[in-house]
Amino acid sequence: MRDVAREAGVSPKTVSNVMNGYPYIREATRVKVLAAIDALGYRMNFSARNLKSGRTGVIGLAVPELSNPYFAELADAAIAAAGEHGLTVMIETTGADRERELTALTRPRGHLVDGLLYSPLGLGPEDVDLLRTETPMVLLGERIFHGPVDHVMIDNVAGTKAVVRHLLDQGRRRIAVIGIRPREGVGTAAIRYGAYTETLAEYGVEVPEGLAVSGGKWHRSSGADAMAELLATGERFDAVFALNDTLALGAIRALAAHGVRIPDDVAVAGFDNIDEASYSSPTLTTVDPDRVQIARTAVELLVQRMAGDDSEHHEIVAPYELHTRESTLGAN
Amino acid sequence: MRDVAREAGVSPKTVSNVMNGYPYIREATRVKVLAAIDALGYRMNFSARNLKSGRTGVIGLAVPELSNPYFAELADAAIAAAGEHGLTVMIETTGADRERELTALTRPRGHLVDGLLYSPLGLGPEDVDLLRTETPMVLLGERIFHGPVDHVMIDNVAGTKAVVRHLLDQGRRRIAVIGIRPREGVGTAAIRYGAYTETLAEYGVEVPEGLAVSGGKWHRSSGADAMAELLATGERFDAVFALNDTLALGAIRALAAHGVRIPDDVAVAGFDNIDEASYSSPTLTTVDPDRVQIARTAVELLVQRMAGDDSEHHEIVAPYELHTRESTLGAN
DNA sequence: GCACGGATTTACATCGGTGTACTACATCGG
DNA sequence: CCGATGTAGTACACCGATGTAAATCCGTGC
Repeated sequence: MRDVAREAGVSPKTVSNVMNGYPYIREATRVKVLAAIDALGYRMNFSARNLKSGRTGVIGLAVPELSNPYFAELADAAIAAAGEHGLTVMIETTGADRERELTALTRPRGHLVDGLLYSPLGLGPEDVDLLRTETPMVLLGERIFHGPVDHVMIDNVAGTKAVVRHLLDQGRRRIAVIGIRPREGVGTAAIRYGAYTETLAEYGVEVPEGLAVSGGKWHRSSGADAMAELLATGERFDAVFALNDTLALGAIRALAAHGVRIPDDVAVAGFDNIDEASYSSPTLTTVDPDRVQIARTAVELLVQRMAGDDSEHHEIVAPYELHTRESTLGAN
Repeated sequence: MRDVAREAGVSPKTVSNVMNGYPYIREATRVKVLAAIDALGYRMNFSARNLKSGRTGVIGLAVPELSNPYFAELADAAIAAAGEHGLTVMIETTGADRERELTALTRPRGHLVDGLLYSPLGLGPEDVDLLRTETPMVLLGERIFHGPVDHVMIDNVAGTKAVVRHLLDQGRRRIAVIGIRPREGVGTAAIRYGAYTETLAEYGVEVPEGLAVSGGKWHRSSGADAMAELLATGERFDAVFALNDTLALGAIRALAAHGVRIPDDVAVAGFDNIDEASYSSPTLTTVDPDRVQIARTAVELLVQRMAGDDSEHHEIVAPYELHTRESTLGAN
């Protein structure tokens, strides 16, 4: 910057002012400075600016893994939303590992990020105190608990109810669930499973025994494994509600391999509406939590916090939409 | 850090030395310092360190978009590989847009990254000079050209030939291609299409007319559209080679919707071996370019360059593997 | 011709670490 | 007992930008 200043015949501070859009600069000066910047190919050193200003222009996004299309699509949306505010996103993958989630939380990249979009899977109410970080943060995903922190939530309960009602309305009564986490009382799995049982109750349908299967890491493979396991038990069922789309797609695979017809014998529904759900065979009925909206809202909240907003913490529930497709409706 | 130093009764530089693992430190001193760090909850300010040292410990990864599972899985692999070297990855999405690819290249985040893993789609030989950046860089993907830069390449030619040979060996002769970019002489599409025609020639098969369809952004939707278009022409074909997996999956969808049986009537093959290819119906025959290996190799090259290695530029071709599945083989 | 207020520009200290150079003490071989 | 060598720790300048406050311009009004 010194060099640019010399080249333009002004002080370094003036160069700084030009770069930051400070208003009181004579047009002639601005042009001189810009010319010098161009001539020397000067690029500002962000580390130096950050050191002085305390801001980096980078926000973190902590998600389990990008291999999961839901998070990949969410990341794309977050990057776009952040870009609208001139922010860059630094993605941190936690592998859904509790340790690494805590690390991401307590050591936010050594002041390298101004704020954090945080999508934890393994945290529970016992960790609520850890969320009182000094770096602004917005939680994405489920309502784990009422914390001292902003929260943009998927409407898990309403979304789940909508999809389960849809299955019931199709006449299905023995609806299997895959992807539960038996020993967890909080988290996505527990919330969606809870909403499922509630919906059955609304319809006066008993929760069928032996039709809830756990599903590991919510990958396609765990969905296929869970379904194979369920088929092996010999239990009857006429529908499957998979707690997310990748599980559902794995389950569809296993059902097809077993000669089960979808939806004639068994209807399948998922949750997330990943792009793939519109192109699988059969296409997948699922709940769309509107990633774009979630990302945009979350970034806006975060920007406010980073600007020093100190108001009461928000809990925003994003809208959802049920997409009914072949896997529950039959071919066209 | 000053505070920590005071708390521990040592100089700031000693604290710095402890944090950086400088060897000549008495155990007692180290313990004192660590205790002080812990007591004060001190976190180092990376910006300050970076300013002085010129290194950030962050490498950039520029890819078109994470919604494309290939790049999402590549990003996961890159993050893991970088982690092994104590590096963090900052992902930049370019949307396969030439302008944004150039921006990512010429303004590498204002010194915020020490190096760049760069996976361009829209660049050609005319841009070769731009690759002479001062920040170390490793190119991922195709051999666009012999540039002044390290390069980890997918073995597009051999991979394509393997999959096309496989189709030919199954007795297919009228093999359609979707995803070409008619006016591009370089880039993935051109390379794979070229290898396709070469393979046909090897088998003495003429390149069929009217069976090569362009495919927009290589999304599922463009694959479905391209296939619908092809079906509408009424041309006969007994196989489809999609230039990547998402195109193939979209095409499968369109074929199924049209009542075409796979692979009985038409065999389908793709390229990338995304996770989804093992779980689609039917499962998809495809070429696996081994993302993990590519990411690991690329990061290692980059680390060497960042360490100041000045040797001749490497061009490494990653191994590939053909996975034959139901879409070309028939149900088990 | 001069005081005055807004427009422009600048000097200087400072953000928080680290490289360099230097001091101090202990150990060791001759 | 001395200089050489190795281990521990420190002082200080400096990386490159920006906040602050002060200086310099310049057109007005009287």
